[in-house]
Amino acid sequence: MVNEQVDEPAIVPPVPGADVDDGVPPHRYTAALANEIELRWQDHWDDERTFWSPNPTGPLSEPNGGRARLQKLYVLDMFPYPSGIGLHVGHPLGYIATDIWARFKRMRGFNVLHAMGYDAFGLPAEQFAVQTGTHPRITTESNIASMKAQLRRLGLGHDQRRGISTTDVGYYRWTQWIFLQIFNAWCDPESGRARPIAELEAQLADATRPTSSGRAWSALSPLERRIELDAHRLVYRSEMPVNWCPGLGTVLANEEVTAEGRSDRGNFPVYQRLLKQWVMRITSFADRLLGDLDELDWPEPIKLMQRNWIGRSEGAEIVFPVAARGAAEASGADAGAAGTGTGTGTGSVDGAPRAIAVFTTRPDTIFGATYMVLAPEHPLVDEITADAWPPGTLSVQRGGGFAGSPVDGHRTPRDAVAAYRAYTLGRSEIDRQAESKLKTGVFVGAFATNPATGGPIPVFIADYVLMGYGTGAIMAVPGQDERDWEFAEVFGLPIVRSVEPPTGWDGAAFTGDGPAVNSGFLDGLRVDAAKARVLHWLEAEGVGSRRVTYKLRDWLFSRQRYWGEPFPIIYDETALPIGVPTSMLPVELPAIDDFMPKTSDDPDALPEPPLARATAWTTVELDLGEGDGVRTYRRELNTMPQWAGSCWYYLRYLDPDNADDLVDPANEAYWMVGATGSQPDGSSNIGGVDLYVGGVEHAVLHLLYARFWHKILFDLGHVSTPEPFQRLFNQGYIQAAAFTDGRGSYVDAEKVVDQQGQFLYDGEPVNREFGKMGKSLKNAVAPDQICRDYGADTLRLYEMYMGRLEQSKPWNTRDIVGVHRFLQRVWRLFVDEQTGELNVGASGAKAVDAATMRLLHKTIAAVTDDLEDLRFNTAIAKLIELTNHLTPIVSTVGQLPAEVAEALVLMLAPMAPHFCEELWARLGRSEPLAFHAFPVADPVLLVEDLLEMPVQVNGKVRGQITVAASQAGHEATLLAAAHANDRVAVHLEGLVVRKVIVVPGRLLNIVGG
RNA sequence: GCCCGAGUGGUGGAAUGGCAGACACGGCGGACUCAAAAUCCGCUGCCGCAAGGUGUGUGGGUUCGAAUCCCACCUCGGGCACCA
Repeated sequence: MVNEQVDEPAIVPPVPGADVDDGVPPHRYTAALANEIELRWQDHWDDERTFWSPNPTGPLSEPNGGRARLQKLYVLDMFPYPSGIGLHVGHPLGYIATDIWARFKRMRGFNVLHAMGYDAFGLPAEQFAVQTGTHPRITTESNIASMKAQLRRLGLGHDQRRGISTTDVGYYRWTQWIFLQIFNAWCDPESGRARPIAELEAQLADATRPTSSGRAWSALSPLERRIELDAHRLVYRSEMPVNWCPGLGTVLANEEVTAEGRSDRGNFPVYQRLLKQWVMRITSFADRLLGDLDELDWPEPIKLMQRNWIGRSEGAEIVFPVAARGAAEASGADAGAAGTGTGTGTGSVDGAPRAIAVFTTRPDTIFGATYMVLAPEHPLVDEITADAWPPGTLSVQRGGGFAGSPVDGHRTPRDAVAAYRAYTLGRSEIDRQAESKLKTGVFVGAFATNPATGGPIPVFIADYVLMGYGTGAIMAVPGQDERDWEFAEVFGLPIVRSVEPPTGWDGAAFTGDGPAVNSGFLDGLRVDAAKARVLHWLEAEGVGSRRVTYKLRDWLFSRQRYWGEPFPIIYDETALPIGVPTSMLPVELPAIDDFMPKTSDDPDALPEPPLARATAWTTVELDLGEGDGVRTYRRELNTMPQWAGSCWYYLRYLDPDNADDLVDPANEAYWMVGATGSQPDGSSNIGGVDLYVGGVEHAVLHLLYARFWHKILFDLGHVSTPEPFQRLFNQGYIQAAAFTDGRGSYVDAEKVVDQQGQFLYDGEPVNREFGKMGKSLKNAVAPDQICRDYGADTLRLYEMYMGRLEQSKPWNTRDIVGVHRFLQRVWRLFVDEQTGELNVGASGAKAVDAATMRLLHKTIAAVTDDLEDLRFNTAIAKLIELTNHLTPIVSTVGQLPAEVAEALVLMLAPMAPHFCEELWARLGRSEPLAFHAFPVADPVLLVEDLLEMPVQVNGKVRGQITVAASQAGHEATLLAAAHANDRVAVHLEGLVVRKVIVVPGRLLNIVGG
């Protein structure tokens, strides 16, 4: 059903008199007439280039500047994946809203940029191609074509010149260019800003910055210099534990893995594997990505989700000395079992004392740290793991506690560590989560020294400590940490409370505030004071310092898929990466026959980039122009993730054909810089897109990545605002009833009939539920079908009338007739249904009664406010009220007054543009409706002469009084009127009035007893 | 488990401290019609013949006055989930 999206509705030309037989007046606003009007105006808008918004400069500018002399407004939608299934009515909800707002703002005198592109690279497009066995470029292009047709049918006023697709070579050339900017940049720790890597090289060369080895730059070989620079780049290769998804044949970013440990796309299991992958250094920008959220006009829940994802924690890094291998045995002779041991835990056999740095947010609890835990893959583990168990080590500490391990543990710590590492790596994320309640780990046979107590504490490895966070090691304080408490119980480790729990506390770990105990010089201090004191002490002792840590990890950027942007990276014989010179861009994606990803059920399968099969492409002869002449290079075979193209498309809309630049600086500045008065309160803002509308599902993925790229471009001087999206609005979902049969499978919702509340499918009862509209629930409704049955204007109105834009609400085809009838009533006000003649009086010919004029201007004021704030549902309701007021007047007077008619058309135009263009033309107006000024309310007419006010007695409404507006706040007058009202007087009888509350114009409340 | 968001007639929803239910769907009644449809007019939270009472998930509180603010709880939706 939803695959029929390319079907154009049948156009039935209006033949006067043709409908007489079935009783429909020939000039009624029917679906057929709506379709005829809509297709005609859509052609007209294209022919007239109505929605081409001029740039200040370049090919999209106009000779005299045109509307580019006006104040700009940049309205943006989250662009769609051209998925191939076609649109359902839920998709265009946000597009209709932005179109209405853009049209409204055009009428308010702005030069509005509104365009629509396609996010066509990535897994969804590729998987559709895989399913159909067709090359992704072919399916992508045909999907875009049909989606464009579907959207055009809705009358969206986009500037068609600017609608890029991320798969256009002319577009991804610049995606690659941005990649190179990132590759050729580093983050200067002093300023926290991205700088060209050449600046780092200069600093290293003149020794204003030391090299990582401390050796002089001049003493380094060319190869060593490249390695040094590569280690600082904002995009770099790293051997790290990554999310490997054999079912998709690719690695994934943390953001693309669900809480259940499955792929966001396709729901395949994800495994942790140590692989060399490309990573973007987003963590260097964590603080700015967090801090700048405060400047943005975004929904608070979205800001909160980004804050949580970035996960800033303030605390301390503390160094615990630890014995290297050998020393444990030396002191272990009298050590006893781990946890009660008396080993010194210091010193080392090879003469170099080891130290384990931990990160903690609770340095105040250090006296309660009774053991340490390292992540299993922590690099120090091998160095400190003992050869033999200290006497008295419990079997559970020897590794007797995890699956597949001998009950009484392993013979040596090395065996136990090896077995435990194998165990943790062998499990998928799903297994890990399922078992997360059970603490596992092994003792490494070594002891560290608690710098506060000076006592030895045993060192464990356990998978509840993550290598990727903090330092990959913790001091365990079971008394104040629930996880540490659980672990201590399993492993028989001592628990020392260092914060006094409240009296009557019967819980385990106490994480709240309280006085320090068993903590030496901290005793008696509350948590905050104890933290301050211990930090001071740690810094004085040189064993710790303040530290801020983030949950955010660097962004895994490479994918082993075909349908993505190739990296503009080549390798020479050193196997170190070299950026392709920007003059040699684009690096085109080679056409290959077998683009299928190598997928597998086997978690041990290795990623195989499909581009490796493009054998003619994988090596290339190039002269990089650096004096080396033509040489042979190997190409990078990974492609970029889905998110790359969507990180900057809003910039390309600004200057889509620019071959010399990402975007012309003048055009960029015009559209992006925050204009004075652009905020609702009239102030200026930090700039960026003025309104960005999209679903909440991109809260941390797209929106975080795009902000990250934008900040790099800002630092490097390519854009002029620190943030891309000034104002964000999340539209709700359209939900729809879905029906399940007796076996629990979904049935086609379209074929379900409602018989007195009983839902039947094929005569069998089915259960109703509500969910997101889509193919899987078999409840999708195609916009084409609604356009055919009612017209696009009716669909637009209905989607906006359903409720608030930000709320999710259920689709109900039955309700559409309401707004359709509204349009019919408006049409009938203007056009005689029998003759087709215009029914509007000449301007000024008919006097408009005072009540109508007041209602008209109240409506103008209210609709203006509603449209401004995206409250389209109530704006439409007010236009319906105005129409309902006019209907009986017109049927008695016979004609609609011209000034009312024009105002009504103009107010409705943003919502029902084709309908209003048609009426506007029939009113004899030839100037374009799209740029006609929106009506302005006359303040004089907003003031009522007489006011109806409710009268309350003891808070209950007892009657209504009518008073002159000038008297609306005058207590004595109001009271007199209240007493004169019979219904109120009854309740005032015998009442001793204690208090009178007057809300001028709103209410009178008489309180007494 | 923690953090957000939302609970209002038969239905979608309005009202963000001041007349609860705007507007629409559905329902009921009337006009027009031979009739039906369409259209137009009226009624429609619940209880009650009425006067009146009652009512915004539940229970409490603040206030002259609470759907709206505060506290506790319940239900649904979303996010995060061993992040030290």
